[in-house]
Amino acid sequence: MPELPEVENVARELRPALCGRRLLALDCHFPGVLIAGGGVEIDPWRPRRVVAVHRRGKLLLLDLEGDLGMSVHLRMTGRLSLEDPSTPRRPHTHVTAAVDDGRELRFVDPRRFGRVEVATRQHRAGTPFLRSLGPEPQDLDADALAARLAARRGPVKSVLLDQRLVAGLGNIYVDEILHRAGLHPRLEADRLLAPEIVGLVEAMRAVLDEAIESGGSTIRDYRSPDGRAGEFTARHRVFGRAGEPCLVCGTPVRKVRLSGRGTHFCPQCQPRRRRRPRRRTARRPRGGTP
DNA sequence: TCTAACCTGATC
DNA sequence: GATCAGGTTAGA
Repeated sequence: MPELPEVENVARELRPALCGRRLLALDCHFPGVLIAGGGVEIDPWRPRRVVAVHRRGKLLLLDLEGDLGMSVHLRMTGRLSLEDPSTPRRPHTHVTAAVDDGRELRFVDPRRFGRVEVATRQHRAGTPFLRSLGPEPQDLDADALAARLAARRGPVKSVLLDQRLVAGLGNIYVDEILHRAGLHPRLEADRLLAPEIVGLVEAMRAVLDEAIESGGSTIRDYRSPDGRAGEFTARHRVFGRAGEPCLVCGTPVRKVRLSGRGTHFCPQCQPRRRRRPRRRTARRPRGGTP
């Protein structure tokens, strides 16, 4: 659920609330959800000040004093909230941190896919997942995207979901971006035309900017740390709207399964027209250079 | 490159 | 009771 816009909203809300504050205690209530890395000792916990809050892809990163770094991945149902300790903890509250302003930072995750990790910042930076992340969408121009897409096979939808290609996109925003760009999700990533890639970059920026500004999308579980639902859901053009009319042309939105993920698109606005044929000479038996 | 697996809960 | 879900990844 939480994709780049949701995690960005969490970071923006936690930054002023946590920077400069100390985490007085850190407790894990379900084994395995809180992990220590890089030989860092977290039990017993020594109070640490939060130095910075940022985001990389779908990862939320807290820098702590003493060269420590905390990373939180919300995966499907993870949620961070900042609450008064007297408020009863919701079910599936797996990690809690006491903040020195009297509040409590809580990590709730029913499906328990999410993780909170505390490590040295150097160890965190070397984590395979973080290292493998592609560029932030904001840092990607059409040329760079074209180069990355050219090296990949498979439907553009699946390729955009791959965090190594570009970081932070998930199922909601890939569907919304492809609709905005007028591209069918099954188009081969390495056969997009230059103007289509320009449109794709523009759609990516536009959709993500709008989603961030409207607080992200709430399908079911997502809430910002102070409990607000995202309002971008109401502006989805295809995601979650199967059978409903496309907001651009009125054609019913279709939902199909593509590489295991529910995929929404408008068959009219996102035509699956014939692509420029792959030049025969461009085909190499295996891994050849073009 | 695709599927199954990791989990719980909501919905069909 | 079966199916589906916003993510990631190990294994085929």
